[in-house]
Amino acid sequence: MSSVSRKVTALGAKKRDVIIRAAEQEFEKHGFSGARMQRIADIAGVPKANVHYYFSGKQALYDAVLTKVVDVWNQALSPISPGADPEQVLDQYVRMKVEFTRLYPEATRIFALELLQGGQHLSASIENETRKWTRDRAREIEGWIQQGKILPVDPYHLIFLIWSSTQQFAESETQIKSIYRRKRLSKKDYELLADSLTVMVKRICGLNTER
Amino acid sequence: MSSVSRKVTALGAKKRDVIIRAAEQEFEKHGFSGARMQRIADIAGVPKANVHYYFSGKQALYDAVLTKVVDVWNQALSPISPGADPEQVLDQYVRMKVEFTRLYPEATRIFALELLQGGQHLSASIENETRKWTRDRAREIEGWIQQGKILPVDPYHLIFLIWSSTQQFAESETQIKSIYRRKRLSKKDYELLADSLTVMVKRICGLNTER
DNA sequence: GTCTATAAGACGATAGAC
DNA sequence: GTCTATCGTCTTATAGAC
Repeated sequence: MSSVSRKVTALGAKKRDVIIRAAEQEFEKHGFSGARMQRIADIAGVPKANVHYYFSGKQALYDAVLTKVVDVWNQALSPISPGADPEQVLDQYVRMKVEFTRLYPEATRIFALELLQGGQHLSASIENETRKWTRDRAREIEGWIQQGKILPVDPYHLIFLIWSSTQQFAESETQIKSIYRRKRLSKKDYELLADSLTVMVKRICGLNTER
Repeated sequence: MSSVSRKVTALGAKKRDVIIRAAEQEFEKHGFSGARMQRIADIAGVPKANVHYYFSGKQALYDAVLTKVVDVWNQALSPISPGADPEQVLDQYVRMKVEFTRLYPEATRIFALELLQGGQHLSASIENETRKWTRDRAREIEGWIQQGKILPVDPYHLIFLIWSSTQQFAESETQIKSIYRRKRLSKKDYELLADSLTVMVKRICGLNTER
């Protein structure tokens, strides 16, 4: 490959990314059917035909967005260290999950939107990965229970509770801002949520180290 | 009003309801923009022009669906008895909320879909009701804490946790069925979830009556 | 690679006969 | 009240000049 074609490819990749970021905003607000290629082009600052040059169509663009969302998610998830004691693992996981929803609210909402509508666009491999990850976590929790390290609890229900409660600020952001009578949620709000959720999860597991 | 016009009105109301039920299915699967008037008419088993006879347009139909969803929700919510002790109130609320998502998964998902996209179609009155209801619950919880009836916990974070965890089976039904490798979730699954969540919420509040 | 101009079709809505 | 046929608009996608 010549240096020229590499340069062109790099520029192309950069433009692709600009378009994907624009598409994220559009799909998040309007869903797949409601999203408009023209608006995505406007947000990205390119002519509409240009979007079709980089992506074969609306569906291909949406697939690219979902793929990126899952990639970001897997990257953020990987540092979780298995084998550590329950308190550390749960604490780390809850805080990481809350931080993820703060940093990537669009990704969180696009994924939630997709699940809510039945996950028709999710690939089988993503589905299998999720199932495997969940099974492994459930077994780890089951192990803790049998070793008497935490109180008995249905592992899956605990995982579901942690998932949903940590995502709430992203999924219902508008409602929560309305309840708090706020224009936006601050980093401090997310930190307080992470603190609260950590305490609550520890109490559920009987890991209460508080006075 | 003549008996004839009353009969006609009753028939009209029945047909309106058939159309609304069809619209619920369609809006749930595809969101507002993705929903098709033709598909709604097909599901309802009436010609498309008939839908426009009963509802002035797509937006009016969606409004009718949202209004019905909120009505059903308010009806289910009303029996909650204030003044009772924390354990009773929390137990009753968690179980009622899980049962609601089991009986009305479409309503739960339409509302979640609406919130996820910023609640653009929700009326100000619904928003105000929600804020008032949440504030009242938060004060009740605050009271329990000050009376030493439950452990200290951020009332709003506790409410959000209960909301999200009880809705999970409806919001991520596809994902959860995939994890469980099931075709459908049974009544028993929901009962087990309600039992688990009740225990977990009690532990959070230090109301643990287990051995 | 970029962009304008337009084709091809889908969609919400309605006119008007019954 | 019901239904068919159709209008006008909006949207994706592409052809073809630069």
